[in-house]
Amino acid sequence: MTHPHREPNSNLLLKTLAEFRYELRRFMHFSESIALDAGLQPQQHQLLLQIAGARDGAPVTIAYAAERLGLKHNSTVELVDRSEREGLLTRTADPSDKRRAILEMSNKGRSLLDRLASDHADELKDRAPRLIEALEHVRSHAAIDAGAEAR
Amino acid sequence: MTHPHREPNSNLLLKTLAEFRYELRRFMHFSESIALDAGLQPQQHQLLLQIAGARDGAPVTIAYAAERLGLKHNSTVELVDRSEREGLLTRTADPSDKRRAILEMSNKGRSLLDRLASDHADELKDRAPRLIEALEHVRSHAAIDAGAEAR
DNA sequence: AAACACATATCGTGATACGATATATTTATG
DNA sequence: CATAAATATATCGTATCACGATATGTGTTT
Repeated sequence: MTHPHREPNSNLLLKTLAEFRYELRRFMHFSESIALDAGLQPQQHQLLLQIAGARDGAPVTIAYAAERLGLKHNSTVELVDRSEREGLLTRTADPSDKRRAILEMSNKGRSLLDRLASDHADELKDRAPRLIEALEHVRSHAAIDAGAEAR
Repeated sequence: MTHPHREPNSNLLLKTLAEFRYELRRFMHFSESIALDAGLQPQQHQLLLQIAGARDGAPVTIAYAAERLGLKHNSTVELVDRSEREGLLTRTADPSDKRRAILEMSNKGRSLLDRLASDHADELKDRAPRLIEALEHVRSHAAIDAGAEAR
């Protein structure tokens, strides 16, 4: 019942998923490479991006950054430690709640990030179509598959 | 020239990039979580997916897997070591070129992967729209920004 | 047959994310 | 208002994993 002959449907889904992940990896690899070339660890780049991309006026705390990066609090503390040590950002205790640490980008961080953002924009102009196409494929096969397998 | 007042355009790009990466992280986190729940390291899952998703008949070698996963050869060898040890796949020397190792999924690997693929399909039915939207946003801002900054 | 190229394998190292735990501050409760 | 509970960040030891450098085995070229 699960294996009619050679499960061509399931294979199609696996192929589209594999292709999607491959495209994702390629994008990630590009992103990590240019971050490293700019002198940033990829995670530092992501941290700066989430600081810069926060809603206007919203204070960026360790907990906020952790949630946006999908990290545990302590891992984020360590990432912030390294980034602060390298002058990419500042950490100041929130006056209204001294438990909190507010993270703000330094000029150095800002200028590194700006350049990376611009490069990402260029690259995504090329890459987005393939990513979107891969996603659409997965989506359509997902629908077929979910219907067929009854979950 | 680079900082008119508070560079609202650049901020918009940074926000869309941040949002895109956040959506990506969420998807990755989902994927990694269910892989671990199924008893697979996330990278083992990716390896199995690339084996299963290869063009029909195309032999999957270490080098092929490395390219698809964005890893160095030696890292891939280690990943394959672990996966083979756990019975997820088999490695056999290619008879026609004994330098090559051909990777094939075991039944155990196949059934774990099938289940994960189905779960990914379900999840992506929900998540793809937001990912695509984030990508489209980046793309449109990318165009604006690339035009404005002259690169 | 020797030299070279190619594919995989081995080994030592370093970076980083984590769990468990500790400290500081704020909020809730009697 | 004092003490307990909750919240936010920080510290420390550990494990994993990807890597560079190097080695081995196989194929190709001359």
